Amino acid sequence: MRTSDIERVKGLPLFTGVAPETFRIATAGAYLQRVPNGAMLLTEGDQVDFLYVLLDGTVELHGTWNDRETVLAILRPVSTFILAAVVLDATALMSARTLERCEVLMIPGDAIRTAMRLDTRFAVAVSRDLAGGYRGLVRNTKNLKLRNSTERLANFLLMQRAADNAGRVVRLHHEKRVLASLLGMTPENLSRSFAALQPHGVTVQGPMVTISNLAALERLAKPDPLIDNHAPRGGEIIADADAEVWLTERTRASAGSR
Amino acid sequence: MRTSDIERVKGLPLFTGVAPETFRIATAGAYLQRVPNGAMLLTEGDQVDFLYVLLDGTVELHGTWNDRETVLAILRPVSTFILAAVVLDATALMSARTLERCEVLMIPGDAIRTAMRLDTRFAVAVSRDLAGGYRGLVRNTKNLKLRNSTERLANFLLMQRAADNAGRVVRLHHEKRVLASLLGMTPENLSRSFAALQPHGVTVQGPMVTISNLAALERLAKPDPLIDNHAPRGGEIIADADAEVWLTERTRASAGSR
DNA sequence: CGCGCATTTGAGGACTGTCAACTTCCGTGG
DNA sequence: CCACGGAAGTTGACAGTCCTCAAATGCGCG
Repeated sequence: MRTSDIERVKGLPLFTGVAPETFRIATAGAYLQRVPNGAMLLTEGDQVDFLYVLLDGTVELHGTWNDRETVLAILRPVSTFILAAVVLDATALMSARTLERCEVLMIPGDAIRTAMRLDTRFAVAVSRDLAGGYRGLVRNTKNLKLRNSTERLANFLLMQRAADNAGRVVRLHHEKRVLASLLGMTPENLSRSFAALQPHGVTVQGPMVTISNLAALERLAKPDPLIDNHAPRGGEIIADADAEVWLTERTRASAGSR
Repeated sequence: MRTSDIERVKGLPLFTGVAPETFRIATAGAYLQRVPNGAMLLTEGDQVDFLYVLLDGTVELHGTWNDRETVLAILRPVSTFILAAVVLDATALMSARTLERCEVLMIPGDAIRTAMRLDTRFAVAVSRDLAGGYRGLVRNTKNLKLRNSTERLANFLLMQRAADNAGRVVRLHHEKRVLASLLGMTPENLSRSFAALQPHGVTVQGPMVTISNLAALERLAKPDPLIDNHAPRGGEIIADADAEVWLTERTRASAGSR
């Protein structure tokens, strides 16, 4: 494990302010794993033996029932997952699958639970992390129950915009089918929702979404601080410049082909 | 505050195994409040200054957006709520409203946060409580996204049955309109869902629901340990006898009036 | 260049919400 | 004790939302 990776893990909310000794205990038995695209890191129902830390790549958390499947979260570095199951030493309620090649740090659950007992500050940090996760799920539930699918998409775009770069262009980091499931709809309806947003200043070209009329989109989306978390995110920022280049090349190409 | 109330609070998962001194610190500034029916204990967006412990009555947690409202949870004694906001010293994401006359213990948030810093075991207990709440919300999200409304109702009845008494009769502790919102549907559709369950051995008479064919209902509901928490609950158990009396009196009365 | 997969588009149907009328229940006041 | 009024619950008709299936299109990779 590289020193830079250690620093990134140490920078997680989960470890801020904890004693160096605690950090050493927690990460002593940890090991870094490279995982190919499409791999199942964890299946719902499995006993959870590790806390996972995503250092590179994308991971989706999903749940299944009766031959149906739904995406519950899409994770980008640096983030931890399955902390609740680790704290309770329980079985997983969600499955975890890589959406691309990933680097994942696996910390033994025992080490986490021991560190909690030894270091109050770590236990408090775990509480804060779980409290944040809890509140994220409350927001998500309100989003699902109070808004229709187009409203959810509109707010997703606004949130992504704020998290990424606050520019005119939002890049989707994953397939649209995955996004559709995350937002609680089918891929077909995601397509139609994008079309429905067009009169509100949204245009889609592949994985790039352009918001040409922010005010109009916000008028439809009605973002709410009690549902949508517009806080700028810790993770890396997708360069706006790249997006613009991608788009202009596209436009030129399609213009030429007409 | 009665001694019996103190014992009930001490019996909460949140306080099991913590030092008596910690419990004393946490509950020192607490005060018991009687609240009339329909009172708002907390409005979303408010700063949360207290951890609430419901000792008697029923409380609903709900969220609003754009003139719509949805019930997120229905609480019965003994349970705590708004712990996540207390831990983070944040504003409430949910409003709390009494559904009947209630007794609520209010513990200052400062006391909780201080107790966490002083007693690792308490911090761990808070983590476990939050982890349990988090997992409850994950279950709820899967329920919402993977099942249609009739399936949700069927599983709700099975869960209520297991939690209450595992008898043939389930008593609804609240108005059907509240249950409808909790399950993510309109009162009208809840009515229709109950009607749809009739061929599967479910009959409704006022607040009493009779499950005459458990196997048939389970065949439709397909309960899943990774979604539905069928663990027998800590709270008081509604006597089956009462339910039966209620039903037979009803039946006799309506038979006589014909 | 062509194949395979993701995405889009269209048509039809299932599920859910809205509105209105009606019934039942329950507490109030005569 | 009974009549009344209001609210909750139910039912029906209709509309909107969302899903399913099928086919077409577009795009990336070999």
